[in-house]
Amino acid sequence: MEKYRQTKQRKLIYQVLLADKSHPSAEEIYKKVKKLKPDISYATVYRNLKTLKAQGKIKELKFEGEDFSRFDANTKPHYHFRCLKCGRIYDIEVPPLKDCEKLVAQLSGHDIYFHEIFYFGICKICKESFKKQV
Amino acid sequence: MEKYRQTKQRKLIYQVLLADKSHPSAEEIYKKVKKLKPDISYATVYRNLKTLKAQGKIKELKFEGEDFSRFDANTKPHYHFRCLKCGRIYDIEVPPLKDCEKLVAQLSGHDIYFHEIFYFGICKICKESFKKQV
DNA sequence: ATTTGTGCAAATCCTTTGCAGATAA
DNA sequence: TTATCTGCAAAGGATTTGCACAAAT
Repeated sequence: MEKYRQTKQRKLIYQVLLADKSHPSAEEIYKKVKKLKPDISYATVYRNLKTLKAQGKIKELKFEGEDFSRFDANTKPHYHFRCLKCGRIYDIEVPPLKDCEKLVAQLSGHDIYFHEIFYFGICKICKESFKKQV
Repeated sequence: MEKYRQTKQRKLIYQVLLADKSHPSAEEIYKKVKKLKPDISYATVYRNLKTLKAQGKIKELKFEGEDFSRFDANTKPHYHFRCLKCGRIYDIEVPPLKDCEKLVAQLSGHDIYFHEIFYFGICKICKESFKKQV
């Protein structure tokens, strides 16, 4: 009857993801968890990422040009920024644009439930490292 | 010296994509082109989609929950809507929110070059078919 | 003539699945 | 006790690549 169990593997995967704000891939998560529990398998990581997602505890992100998913344990509504140079993904915490949903609903005729925004550009760190090198 | 050639296959793929506003996958494009040129291969479709993208003639889109890419020959800046019921992708033509880039740049410290928005909800068609069925 | 593109089949990458044993509740 | 979860290895689906030949410039 109880749908989800608290296994060591699931807890570890979730904790790793809570601590890692870099939007890691399944492979990166696997490698981190493997240091803490060396007998864990990829299958378990993938299955638990699905389970955690079904529980609403994490989100899955796909970026164009990458053929894998990234995961995010930040459940507060937020946007994302991706650096075109280094590929890092950053959370963007700005007040969500709820009004633009109304406009889009009116213009398109669809019912809008939520939206996502991805910003692209050059990140802080890459700007800094460019300055230093000049 | 001349980088890109005008092959029959490339032209067909591009024309199919120009005519199909549904954001088709590589497979869907392959099937449509195959009707016009039955000896085309998947490899050619994938290679040309990459080439057309490199030329800036088409865009690639990834949606969470789908393990394949979709393609779009609409080069005007626009957003996207995805129906949570039927999965259809619609173009959303609204004035781009350039001001929000400035705000995000200020708050985050990154340089913003462009952004994308994905809206999610229930589309016109699904709303209609729900009404009819009641 | 020479470079770029093609079809085919095999390979690759990420992710999922079947199964038998292990573990949480 | 029994439903859920695990590790392993094999399978799966989307995309890429090596190769020899074909086509574009």
